[in-house]
Amino acid sequence: MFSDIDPRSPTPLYEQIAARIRVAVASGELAPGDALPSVRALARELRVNPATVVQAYRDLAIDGFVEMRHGQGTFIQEVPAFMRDEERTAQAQKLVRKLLQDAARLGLSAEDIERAFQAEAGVEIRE
Amino acid sequence: MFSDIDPRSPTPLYEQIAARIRVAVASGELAPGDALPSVRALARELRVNPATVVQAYRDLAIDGFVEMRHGQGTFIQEVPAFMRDEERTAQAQKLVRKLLQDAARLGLSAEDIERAFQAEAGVEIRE
DNA sequence: ATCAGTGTATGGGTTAACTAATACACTAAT
DNA sequence: ATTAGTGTATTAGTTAACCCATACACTGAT
Repeated sequence: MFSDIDPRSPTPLYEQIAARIRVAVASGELAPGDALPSVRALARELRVNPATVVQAYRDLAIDGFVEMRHGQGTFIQEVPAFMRDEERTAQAQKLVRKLLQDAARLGLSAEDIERAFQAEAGVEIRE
Repeated sequence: MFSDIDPRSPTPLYEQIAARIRVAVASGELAPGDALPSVRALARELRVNPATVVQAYRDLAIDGFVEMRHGQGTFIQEVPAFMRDEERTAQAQKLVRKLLQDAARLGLSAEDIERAFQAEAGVEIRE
């Protein structure tokens, strides 16, 4: 599950770990209620400091993907807890607003962005 | 021209400066042969250290957008038309990639983003 | 109560990015 | 030669990110 974690990568370890778990949740590989490896167990497996795993888990907890229960473990959250439609819409809008703002600052048109979006979205992998 | 440079932005000052000029060149807002503000002049205008402007100008010089002439100034280079398009595309793609990355981080799909984009820009995305 | 498991909190070391400060060197006009 | 403009080079301070080390606190089974 965590075989591709690479300490030499420019992207931080904790981010790699979190990203891997996000994907696992999104793809259903991890179901709500499932327990993640304990902080120490995963740290040992990856030959990494426990605090690094904590940082990954905490990020996931902040975003609502998992819940950390003191003394018990870390568990995948129920989807409805963070996936309510209105919230998704609001968050998406926030991101897009920021994008358009940045684009405007650079003098890029909405059309430029649209093309880029098509190109990127086209690269997406279907399963 | 440099009114949107923001010291509090997470993206570095020199990068903001360079990005703004890249697009200005790509869009023809700045023509080949045009002189950029001198390192000191721009630094003063932006209330920034000259070395910061230098870093921006140097990046542009490395990529062939400008030429720095010792004792004379910094000037816009001739950039082939196709390169200009590529540059605009590259900048747009950079922004969109970041957007999609943030979206994935929150568990948002490309579809969520597409909807938000349509709502904001009134532009249709086709696949 | 104890123990072995879990997450939590705090502080420190290392490194890299960013920005600044200062002195240097070239150019062109006088 | 001087001067006022230009870019260049080197060094250093500041900040933030990243990862680690260590001690703390909770939970559930014994």
